[in-house]
Order: sequence, then C-alpha cells, then structure tokens
Amino acid sequence: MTGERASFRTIRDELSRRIAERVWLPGTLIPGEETLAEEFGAARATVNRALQELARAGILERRRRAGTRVALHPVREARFIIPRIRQEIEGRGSDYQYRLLSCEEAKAPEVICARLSLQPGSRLLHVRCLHLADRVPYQFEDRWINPKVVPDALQADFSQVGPNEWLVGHAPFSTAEFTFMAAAASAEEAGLLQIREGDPVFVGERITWMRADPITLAHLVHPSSHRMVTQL
Amino acid sequence: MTGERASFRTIRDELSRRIAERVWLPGTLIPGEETLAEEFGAARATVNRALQELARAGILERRRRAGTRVALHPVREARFIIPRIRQEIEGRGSDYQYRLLSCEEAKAPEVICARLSLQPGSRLLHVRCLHLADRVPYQFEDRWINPKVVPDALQADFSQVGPNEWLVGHAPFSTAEFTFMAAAASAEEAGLLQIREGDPVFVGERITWMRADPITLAHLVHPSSHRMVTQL
DNA sequence: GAGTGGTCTAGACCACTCA
DNA sequence: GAGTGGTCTAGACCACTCC
Repeated sequence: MTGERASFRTIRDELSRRIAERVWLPGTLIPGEETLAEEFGAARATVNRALQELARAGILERRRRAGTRVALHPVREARFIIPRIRQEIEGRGSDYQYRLLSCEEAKAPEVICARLSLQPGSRLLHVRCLHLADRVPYQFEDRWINPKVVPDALQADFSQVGPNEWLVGHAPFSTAEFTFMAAAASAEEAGLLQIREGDPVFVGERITWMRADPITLAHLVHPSSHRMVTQL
Repeated sequence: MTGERASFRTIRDELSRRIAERVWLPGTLIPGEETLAEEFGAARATVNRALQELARAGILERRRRAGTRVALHPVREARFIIPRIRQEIEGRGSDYQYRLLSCEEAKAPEVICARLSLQPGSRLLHVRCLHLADRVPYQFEDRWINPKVVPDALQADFSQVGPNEWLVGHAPFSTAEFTFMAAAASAEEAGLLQIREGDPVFVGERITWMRADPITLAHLVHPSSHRMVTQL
C-alpha cells in the first residue's frame, strides 16, 4: 500500500480537481493552510508546498493576509525545451548532418551590435552553418560570438562540431532571450534551405548572456514545414 | 540588513554561481545535502529546496544514492506565458478592439476532427474573429469548439466577448498543446490582416482538453511583424 | 494589531540504487 | 547493506497587508 498517506501530490491533485470541476469557482477564497492541513491530516508545510505549486502554475493567487484565491484569469504558462539541434533531429529518428559554411572574425553590423548592447563596430566571431536531417536542410544557423567573453572560440574548430554544441561545453550562460517569428526567406536562406526566395520561414533568435556580458546571438532559420510543439 | 541569514535563495544563487563560473565543471559530483547544509549553516531541507530548484531548471541532475551532479548537457527549458490576447495588446499600451466575423454550428472538416480525435463529420461550433491593436489587425482567430463538452457555448454571445475570454470563464482545461509555425497567408487571411496573399504569417495553434475530452482548437494567425519573446 | 502566507529548523522515516 | 535524495512533521518566527 503506497500513496495513501497525505502527500503534497495528493493534496495538490485534489485541490486541482476541485478547481477544474468548479467546486471552487474562479475568484473563490479557499480555506487557509491551517484549515486544509487539518482537513487532509497533514502538516502545514505539506499543504504549503501543494498550494505553492498550484500558484506557480497560475491557477491560484496567493497574498499574505488576504489568503488564497482561485485565479480569475489564470495566467497559465507553458514550457518548451530549448532544443539542442542534434538531439532534436536524432530524437525524431532522423540522421543528423552538419555543414560549416563560414567562420571568421569580422566587424559586426550595427543591428547585431545593438541587439547585443555592444559598441558599434565591435569585432565578433561570425559563424554560419547548416544542419540537415536525413540530408534535407533543417536549419540554417547564422551566429555571432563575443570573443571578449569566450576567447577560446577564436581557436575552436567548428568544421565538425557546431557552435551550439561547442558553446554548451565551453560557455555556460546565466540568462537567455528567445524570440520566434515568421519571415520571408532571403535569397541566401532560400538557396541553403532549398526553398524559394520569399517563401515563409520560421525564425528563432537566441541571445545568451553571462551575467551582464553578451555571449552570442544566434539566428536560426527553418523552412515553413517546421513545427514547434509544446504541451502543458 | 536583510537576507544575511542563509535562505534557500542565497544557497541557490551561490551554487548557481559556482556552476556558471565553472568552479564546478559539468559532470562534477557536488557535495551532498548534509555537507552543504553544514557549509551554509542551514537545515538540510533548505539546501534541498535550493537543489531541487536548480534540478528543475535543468542545471543539476540528482539521483538517489548517486548524488547530485552538474548537468553535462543541461536540458534547459524556457517558459512562455500563454497569451490572453486582450492583456497582450493592452500590456503593450495599445487599444484593443475585437470584431466577430462569423459564428455557426457546422460539420467540421476532416482535418479538424482528426486533430481533435473526433468522429469525422462531428458538428462543432465554428467561430471566426479578428483582434486589433490600435485599429490595426493583430490576430485572426479561427476556432472550433466542442459543444459536447461546453454546451453553453451554443448560447454564448461572441459579438462582444471573444471566445477565448469566454472559455476562460466557462470551461477550464486540464491539458493543452501549443504549436507554432510559419506559413503563407491565404487569400482570406491576407484580406483580414491587410497583407498580401502568400506573405509570411506567424501561426499559433492551441488545442485544449478537459481530461480526455477535446474542448477547442484555435488557429491564431499573426502578420509577420509579430514577435513571440520569452526570457530565461 | 492581527491574520495570512513564506520560510526555516531539527528530526525522522522512506525509496531508490549502487556496491 | 549503506548512502543519497525525497518527503513529512511540529514548531517557530518573520513579512506583508488589511484594518
């Protein structure tokens, strides 16, 4: 016999059920931790953990003194795995291939410097490469790396290992920003992804920082067959 | 002076710093909870909470008996807020406008039934509407609602309140799936969003369930100026 | 001031897994 | 069998907020 003891999971799921089945309507003030602890025969800390999880999921709103309410406008959030391209492709049962297109230190365009909050005209490492799944172009990666933060990158050999994989092992990040958008393929992107210029592409942009220092900006372009899926 | 006492935040941030600054390299076995508790002068439960947060963030890997290691391939995940269209638009300081285009019960196309795991030919409520920001088209919403699960929807008046807002208050969901992609605008979408047919659009697709029953499928189309941003 | 949630402690037992 | 993390308890004090 397991799980008959009041655990924070049991409590969380039971409260979640009451909300889902509208026993407690949105806006309702639910009993305090002490009361619930008594009801479930558990310690207050256990009830607290259950309530905190539900609050973080956005279906409860908690305020000191005011108590805990069923969220009126549940701010639900979803998570998505930050994809590591090789795993993503191999995870779908496809073969992963990689092709380095170019790699050179260069003066970064103003747009790039601005996105990274760097002085205009900063010299960055510019890496362009292509990721393929079963020999079909899957993602075109256009990346700028800040050698001030990752000096080793200048000596790194990106001909076999992609910059993403390399960075994972050499430059941890503390903060990241992701942007997703749709765009029209440029002539270059179209050629590399084997689509037509102007065709829709799915673009992911990723900027990472170590503390306040920008590490890298990656511009990741997928053909429009790409799907980004996440569950809640 | 606040926060000098060992709190789970202090501990979490200090451990996070050690990992970020490569004091502990990926793969390293870090000290056990007991040891860390001693080091920080805290209770084991406090250290445990700090470690659990880092493990959930994907930068630590924990196994009973084996101990806690710095993740070799950090499976980092990002969260994004499931946008409520009105808040999204008003949050950017724009005025929100809403226009209902059509609302009728109809036999759903096979693709829709398949996506919802319903019998082909099921009758669903079909709602089409447009969301505008400062009078500029922001999102075209094409939604199918399952009246078997939400019978009230058939009587609902969607001329003032969008189906999303209505559903939030009337049909909680237990599971959701989100898909994001790029596509070319159809003639209808182009007309509504004031772009040209074939222009790239950013599409979000959202399916929600209550337990095993599909509630609704929403197809949300944005012009390519749209950005979906999330931070980590 | 008083009531609620937020957190910490010290101790305990359990579950899992490696040796 | 033994060592590690996972969880629970009972009690305590604190922080915030409403009155």
